[in-house]
Amino acid sequence: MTVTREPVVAIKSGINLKDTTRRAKAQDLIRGAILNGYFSTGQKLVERELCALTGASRSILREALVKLEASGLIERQSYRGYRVATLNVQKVCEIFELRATLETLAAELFTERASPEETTALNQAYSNLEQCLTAFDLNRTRAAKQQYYDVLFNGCRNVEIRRSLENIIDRIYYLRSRLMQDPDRRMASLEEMRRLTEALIKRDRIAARAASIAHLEAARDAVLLRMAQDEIDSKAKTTSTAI
Amino acid sequence: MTVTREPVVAIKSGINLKDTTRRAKAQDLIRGAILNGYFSTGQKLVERELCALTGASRSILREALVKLEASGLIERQSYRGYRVATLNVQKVCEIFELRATLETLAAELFTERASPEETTALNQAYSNLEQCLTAFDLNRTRAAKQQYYDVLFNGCRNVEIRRSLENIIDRIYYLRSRLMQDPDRRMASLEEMRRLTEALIKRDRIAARAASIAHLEAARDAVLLRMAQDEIDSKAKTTSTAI
DNA sequence: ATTTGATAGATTGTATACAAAAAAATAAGA
DNA sequence: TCTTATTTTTTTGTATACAATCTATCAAAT
Repeated sequence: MTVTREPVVAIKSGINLKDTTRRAKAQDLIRGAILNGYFSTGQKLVERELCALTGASRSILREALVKLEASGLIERQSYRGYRVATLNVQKVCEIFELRATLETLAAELFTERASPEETTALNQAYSNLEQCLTAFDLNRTRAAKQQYYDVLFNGCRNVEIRRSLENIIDRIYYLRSRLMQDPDRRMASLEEMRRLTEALIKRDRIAARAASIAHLEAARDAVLLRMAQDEIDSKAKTTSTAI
Repeated sequence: MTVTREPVVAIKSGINLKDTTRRAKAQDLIRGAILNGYFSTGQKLVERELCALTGASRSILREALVKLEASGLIERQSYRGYRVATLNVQKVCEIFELRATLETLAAELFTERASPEETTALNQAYSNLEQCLTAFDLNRTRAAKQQYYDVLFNGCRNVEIRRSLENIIDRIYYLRSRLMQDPDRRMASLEEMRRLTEALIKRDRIAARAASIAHLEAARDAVLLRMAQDEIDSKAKTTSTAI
């Protein structure tokens, strides 16, 4: 009679460390399923199916969906349920405009507020990232990048900036994971981050600002290029303009 | 004789469907109760009591709470429920730092992207705001301010900026409602916004940036001053350092 | 053939019941 | 009286049942 509910989709993305409730787990599972492409963009998310997938009951699941909606990863319509948010060129530009502003602000503040320990930690985080990237270890790269940004956002002494970014960060990850497939872009990205790190450690606000903006504009352009290519590739069969 | 039914199609495919669910109402009620001081900062929010207050069931209520948590107005601890978030000096500074960045970005973009109609709409919105303020009509003032910012954020052609601000806007309102009690601050604020509006209409990006930053720094300082006064006033009885 | 309307099925919105954890109250011991 | 262990109550976390709304299907009418 007792039926054990076990998640079908096994995807880990460690952000919720303290919250061990099923809601947090369901949220992470759905989030991961979207990010790694198990759900395609624009796809309808039926609650009952998500229940089966995550092992959670509907009440729990719905709370998780509300949270995901707040991060913009999914969109809701009254009595019509949720869909995975779609990303067109316009939206990508907007997201990068916002991201560039927030990350650049964080970088500038870091040069003025970070402790000496934090600058060395940043340097170590960069070295680690460099190793992961040159070793082609994409899984560890993701963790390393996370760690780098952790140091950065702690050093800027403003929790709200990170909070704000967290509400778009899922969509950024989504874009980034597709980008990191490209070796050329990986190496270019690394070089950009090297310049940023250098400026941050030297506490050169102007240079840090410039490096941050340059990095994010390059990333944006790479995403847009990739989107254009994807569209050309898929044009033979479908006419979808959004990823 | 084909009959055009384009309007119907346009309405049906439109995205803007007003959310009239009980969840949205409960969310608004609780939000309002916090903003107007019915719940004090740091106060524990017991779900059953909120159910009685809003008339919603617990499942609905909890979904509303998840949404409010995303905006930072309330905070959650596992198995310990929600509390109204507290605001100390540090937090206020962080919020204003973020708000200044986002609003200033919006203002700068407005000067480059807004349509002629939008600049005139902004002018009208300002005039309206001026009337409300000089007439001491605080309720209408709030709506007028909302309208002003609606025009601004539409004109900057970046939905994500507004989305991001919405996640801290409740706490901004909370601060603002306390500030607007002070007639001096009201008038100073109006003058700052006049300068901003002027710069926006002239599409002077530099001036708009300066006006936006000046406005927000003044607002921040007024909040901090008010907090310091409140603390002195309440020091006779308690030793709380947060509002 | 297209449109209209009604019906049935599926899906979301809502309410309630049960389980697990935390907080409060009580009892026992020094 | 104070501290601590135990129990009781309260509160949150979770599961499920019911109601309102939407969607798909199909028959009838123009």
